[in-house]
Amino acid sequence: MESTQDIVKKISDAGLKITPQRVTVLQMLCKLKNHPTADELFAEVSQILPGLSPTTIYNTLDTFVEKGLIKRVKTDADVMRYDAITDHHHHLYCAVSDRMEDYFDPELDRILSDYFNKKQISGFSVSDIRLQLMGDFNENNKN
Amino acid sequence: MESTQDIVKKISDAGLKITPQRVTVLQMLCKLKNHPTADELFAEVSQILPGLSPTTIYNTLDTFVEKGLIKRVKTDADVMRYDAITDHHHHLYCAVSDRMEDYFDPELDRILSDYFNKKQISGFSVSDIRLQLMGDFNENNKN
DNA sequence: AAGTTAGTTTGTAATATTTACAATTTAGAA
DNA sequence: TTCTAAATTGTAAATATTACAAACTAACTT
Repeated sequence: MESTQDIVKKISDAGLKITPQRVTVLQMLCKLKNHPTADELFAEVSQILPGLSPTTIYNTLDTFVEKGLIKRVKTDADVMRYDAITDHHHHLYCAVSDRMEDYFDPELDRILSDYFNKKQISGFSVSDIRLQLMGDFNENNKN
Repeated sequence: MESTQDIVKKISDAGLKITPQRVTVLQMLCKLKNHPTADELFAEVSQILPGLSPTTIYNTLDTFVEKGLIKRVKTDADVMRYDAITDHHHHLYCAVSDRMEDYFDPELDRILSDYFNKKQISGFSVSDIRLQLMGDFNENNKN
């Protein structure tokens, strides 16, 4: 769990001013594990900060992405989603339920980076490897 | 290169009626290597079929995806893209130029499927493995 | 502590993308 | 050729996102 102080430090370290909007958005993004959309974040953060403008959500998310505090994620299904976890990880995704979860696998990461260190792709230099594992969540794993 | 007859057969085999719109859309999608958006396809196909409705593009693409003739692709940047290549492949993607290319690597596919055959993810059953290789296209590889 | 200013938020409006739906047309079977 | 289900069209609406100017505020300076 990230304390408010950690959140504040992150934003500050990125060279951004500390505002209630930014702190709350980042905190919410860390708390919600379901890769929320801008709209979902707007709904959640609005409860804490009434009068929040949707534009602020978009601005804030864009700024955070730019500074590397969060990541954009897209599925094949719908709108943009956001992810506060910037540690290297992959995604499990079920197209039927449109549900997405994080997947960490250092062993796999090692295999992949070894592989692409050996194998050069002509005309392209790889900086990041992202997997999307398509499939089904078994019914007994609803968060 | 896919002949018109191949295209027609594909559509027909999917249990769909043959229409100029469908044939032209699928043909264009096979021809364009840049994972076009619905909008780009509308522009291209309109030149061949004036009077085409944007709605038809969306309908047609949805139907094709449903029947497995094409795939949806999303990058972290913008709108939905479409891909006529349904053979198993991955994507090279540069966020700066928003350029995307296909990447085929059977050796890698073997490694990955071996890996996930051994390693079970609890609560999730994998049906497809998609990689997005982020990075930069070297300047001398513009199609 | 108050003043200053660049950076941030807000609200409105515009744009872009996608979907809904009813009317018209057409492919392909009978 | 006729018929019917399926496909296409066009309009309009819903949704997602961006532009932009005005108002506000964090945090630096004095």
